Amino acid sequence: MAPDPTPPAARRSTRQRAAVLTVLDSEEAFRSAQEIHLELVRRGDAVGLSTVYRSLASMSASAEVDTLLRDDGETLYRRCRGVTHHHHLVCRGCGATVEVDGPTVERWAERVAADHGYDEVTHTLEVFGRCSACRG
Amino acid sequence: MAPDPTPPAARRSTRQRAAVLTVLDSEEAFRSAQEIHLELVRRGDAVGLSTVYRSLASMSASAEVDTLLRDDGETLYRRCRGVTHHHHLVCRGCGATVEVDGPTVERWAERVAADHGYDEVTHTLEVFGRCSACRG
DNA sequence: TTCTTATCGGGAATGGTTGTCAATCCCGAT
DNA sequence: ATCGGGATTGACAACCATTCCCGATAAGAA
Ligand SMILES: [Zn+2]
Ligand SMILES: [Zn+2]
Ligand SMILES: [Zn+2]
Ligand SMILES: [Zn+2]
Repeated sequence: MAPDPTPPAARRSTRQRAAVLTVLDSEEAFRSAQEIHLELVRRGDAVGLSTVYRSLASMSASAEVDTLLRDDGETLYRRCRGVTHHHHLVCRGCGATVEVDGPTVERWAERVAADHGYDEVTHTLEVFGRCSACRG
Repeated sequence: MAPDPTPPAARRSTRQRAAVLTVLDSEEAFRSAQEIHLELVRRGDAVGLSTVYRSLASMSASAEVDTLLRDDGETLYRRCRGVTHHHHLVCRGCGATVEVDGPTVERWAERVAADHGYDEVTHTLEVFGRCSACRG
């Protein structure tokens, strides 16, 4: 077997990516790319908006961050603690998020898909509400 | 008690709204506003794009049509047969949609929210896959 | 250090969606 | 039948999140 012709696509570690990660780690709620970019500027550790988008996309692809589509279609990002598959209970007011899992739902989705002859199954499940703090 | 000062917000019936409904009724899959607008033009029963958006928004508000957010954030619309709350099994290839319901999930969402002190609970749940036709 | 090239950044481009507002049309009242 | 006012329409501009572009920069191997 010939040696791999393509050298391991070295993923360089940059100040920018680290800065984005730092903001994510200090954030409890789901945030938009624009909000994260603004926070970086506020901290005096500015990163180009394009780079913020690129970083988040890459982290999302490698499952380092979770994404969530808001009603208006804007994408929100969050660095979750749990490493396994889970879902979210999100406050519409402040964005406070609780990680939850529903083992029953996972199986349900698989079975429903199989029953109708669908494969390559994925699913989205999010719960929205108003947290006790926002109820005042 | 004085008579109602605001006359019943009469919802007028127009050719445009009817045309949009006709397209929706002849469509099996979830479609975007742009696709629906294009189909209207193709049928020679053109309706302004703004009006298409307005009609769909109003029908969505009155639960006459279901909406679905695609990964890229574009909103899709479908006129479902079932009148009660349900979810969707959608083919990523052709958009073929099956209406399904998961009574267990409904209760699970409510309980999870309550357990964490959230109220005014809503949830989104969609299953995506590849239908047998698209597997061909 | 030097070289290769992944990465960055800022500005332009994209594209779905909403806002604007004069012209038009529904529909109940006359 | 006709009138009048308010809902509705539609062409176009504005909006805004996201992506594209490409010359400049800097990480990392040699
Ligand atoms: Zn998560
Ligand atoms: Zn809250
Ligand atoms: Zn439906
Ligand atoms: Zn299909």
